[in-house]
Amino acid sequence: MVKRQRITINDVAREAGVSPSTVSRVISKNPRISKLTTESVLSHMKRLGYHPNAIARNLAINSSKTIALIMPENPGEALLNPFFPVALRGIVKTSTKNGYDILLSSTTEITDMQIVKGLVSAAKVDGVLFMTSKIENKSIEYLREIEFPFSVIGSPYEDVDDTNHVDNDNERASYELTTYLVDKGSKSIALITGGRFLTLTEQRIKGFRRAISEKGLDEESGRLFVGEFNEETGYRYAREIIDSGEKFDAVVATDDVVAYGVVSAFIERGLSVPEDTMVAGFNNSLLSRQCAVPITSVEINADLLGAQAVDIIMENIRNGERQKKRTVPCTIFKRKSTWD
Amino acid sequence: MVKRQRITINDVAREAGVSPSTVSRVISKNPRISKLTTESVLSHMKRLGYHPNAIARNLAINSSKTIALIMPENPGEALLNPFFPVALRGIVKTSTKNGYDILLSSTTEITDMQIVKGLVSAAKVDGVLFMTSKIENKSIEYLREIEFPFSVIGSPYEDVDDTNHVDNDNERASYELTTYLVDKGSKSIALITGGRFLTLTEQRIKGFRRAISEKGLDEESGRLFVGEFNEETGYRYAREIIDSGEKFDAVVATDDVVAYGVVSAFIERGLSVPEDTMVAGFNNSLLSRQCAVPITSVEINADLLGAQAVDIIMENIRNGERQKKRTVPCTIFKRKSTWD
DNA sequence: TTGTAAGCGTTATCAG
DNA sequence: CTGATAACGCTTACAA
Repeated sequence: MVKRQRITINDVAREAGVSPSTVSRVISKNPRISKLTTESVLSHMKRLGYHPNAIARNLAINSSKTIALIMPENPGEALLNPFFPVALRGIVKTSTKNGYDILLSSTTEITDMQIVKGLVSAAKVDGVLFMTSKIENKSIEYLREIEFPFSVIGSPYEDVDDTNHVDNDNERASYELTTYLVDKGSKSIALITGGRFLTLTEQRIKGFRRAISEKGLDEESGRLFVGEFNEETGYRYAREIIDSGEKFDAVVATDDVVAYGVVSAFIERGLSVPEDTMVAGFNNSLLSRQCAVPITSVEINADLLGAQAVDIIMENIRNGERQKKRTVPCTIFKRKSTWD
Repeated sequence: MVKRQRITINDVAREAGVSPSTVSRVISKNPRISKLTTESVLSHMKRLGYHPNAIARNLAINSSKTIALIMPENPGEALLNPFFPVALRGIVKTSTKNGYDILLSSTTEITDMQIVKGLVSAAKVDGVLFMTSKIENKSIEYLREIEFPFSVIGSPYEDVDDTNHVDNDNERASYELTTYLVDKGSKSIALITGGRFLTLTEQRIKGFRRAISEKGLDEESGRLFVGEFNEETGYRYAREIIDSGEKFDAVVATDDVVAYGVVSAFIERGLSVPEDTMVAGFNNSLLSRQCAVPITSVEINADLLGAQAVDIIMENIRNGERQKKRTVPCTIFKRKSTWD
C-alpha cells in the first residue's frame, strides 16, 4: 500500500490563508464565521480533497462517537432468528442518523463482562447496546453502577422499569392474538412457547391466560407446550396433539417457524388448516407470508426495537438518564391460517 | 452521567516514579524494559485502575485498528439468509483475534460509494469488508485504485482473480452434488437456481452441467428453473413439474428453503421423497436438518468465509497485497432426502 | 534500560 | 469574526 500523505486542517488553513481554528469552525458550521471566508475555506477543502480525521477529532472532544453492539455468541439465541438482521438495520440506521458508528462485539457469557469493561475503559465507545437479554447480566449491573449509557433489546427480567430497555408488549400481543382466535370461534387453544427462562415466554403465557379467562373459557381450554424456536418443536407437539386425540381447534406458536412445523404435521396427517385447526405465529417472517397456507402472525417491528434502543442511548448520552423503558407496538397480520 | 476523571499514562508514570514512555513501553511489552520496572509499573496500573485510551493510541500510531463491514441495506439479499449471522460470527471472531474492531455500515447501492469514501478518508477504518458481492461495485474499484485494504465475501464476478475475495468453489460443489445424485441412480435432474445476475448461480449451473455431461446424460436430463431464495420458488416449480408430467427423479435447489418448498409440494401431491424424487439443497441450514424429511445439503462454511475475508484484509494491511483469492471448501451432508 | 520532547490532527479557551 | 496557544493521551526518535 502506497503511503498517501494525509491532508490536514493545517494544509487547508495555509492554502486558504486563514488559521486552523477558522477551518475547524467552518467544519463544525460555527455561525460566527463570515460567509466569505466560509466559502473560501470550503472551496480549498474541496480542491485539496480534505477530510477531517475522525480519530483526532474524537480525541479532542473526548468521545468516540461510537456505540458498542453486544450480540450473543451462540447462534442458538438471537442470531438465527430472522428478527436479528432486521433489528440490526434499525440500529445502524438510527445511530448513523445521530452521527454514531456501531462497533460490533460478540460475546460468550463468560467473557461478556471483560469485553464490556474493555470497550468502556479504553474509551472506545460512548454507549453499549445489548442484543441479548440474558437474565442477571453482570455487565448491565456494571454499566448501571458507573452510570454509563446503555440499553437492552428485550426485557432483562419481568416487570423491570429501572433498566434501560426496549421491548414489545408481549403480554398484550399474546392477549390480542388469543382473543382474536376465540372470536373466530375457537373453543380450545394450545400455546407452544420457547424456554420458560425467557422473559418473552412468560409474558406471552400471561397474555394467553388472561385472554382465555376473560373470554370465559376454562383453564383446560388453554394448554401449554414448552419447546424451542424451531420447526421440529412445532412438528413434534402437533403430532403429539393429534395422537393424543385431544381436540384443539387453534394453535398459537411463539415463532413462525414453529407454527410452520405445526401446519406441516397437520397436513401430513390429512388434517387441514384452518378448517380443522387454526394456526398463528409470531414474527411475521417471510415464511409465514409465503408458505402454502399463509400463517397469521404477529409483527414485532424489530427495526423499531433496534431504533428505539439506540434512541435510549442517545438520550442517555445527551441528557443523562431519562426514560428507562420503551415499548414497541405489535401488529397482527391476519392470514388464511385463521380464516382471513 | 457523573464525570469520571480519566487515569492517564502520566498518572501511572508519576505514581510509579518513571517516565510516561516507560509506561508506554510496558504496555506494548517492549522487551528492553527491566523486569523490575515492568512489574512495578504493572502493579501501579492495576492499583490505579488504568486502561490505555484506544483513541489516543490510534491517533499516535495513525491507525484505527478497525475494519468496516459493509452489508447490504435491503434484507432481500444476504441479510435474511441464515448464512449472514454465521459469517458475522466468523468475521468478529477473527478480527478480534487480530486486535481489530468491526465497524458496521449498511448501504444502499446509491450511497455505497459515499459511505466507503467517508470511512476511509476520515481514517475511521484500516480496511473494508464487503458482504455484498454486487457485480460492478464502484467502491471496490475505488479502493483498489487507492490501494486500500479490502476484501469481498462472494465473487464480484466470474473468474476473478485480480480482486481480493473469498468464496466457495460453487462450481465444484454443484458438480459433486449432481454427480452424487446420478450415482444414486438419478437419470434426470432439475436444478432450481436463484437469479442469474448472481455469480453463484452461474457457477452452480456450470458445475451442474459439467456433471450431467460427464456422466453421459443428455442435456434434456438436466433442466434449469430460475427463481428466488424462498420457499415459494421451490413450491411453485415443484407443482409445475408435477403438473407438466415431466419425469424428474431428483431436484437440486440453490437453498434449503427452496428445497423445502419442493418437498412440501411433492408431499402435498401424495408423492414421496426420496422414493419418487430425491431432493437436495444448499447451506445446510437448521431447516434441512430438522424438517420431517431431512434434506441432503451442502455446507458452505459461512464462518470460514467470514474468517478468511478478514484474513485477507489483515495480510493486506501487514504486507501490502498478497494472495487475492481464497476458496473455502464445501461439504455435502447426506440425508434421508437422497436415501442416506 | 530509561527519559525528554516532539509529534499525531483536532477542538476549545481566551484574546483581540 | 478570527488567531494563538494549549490541551486530548499516547507513541517514538533521539539522547543519555
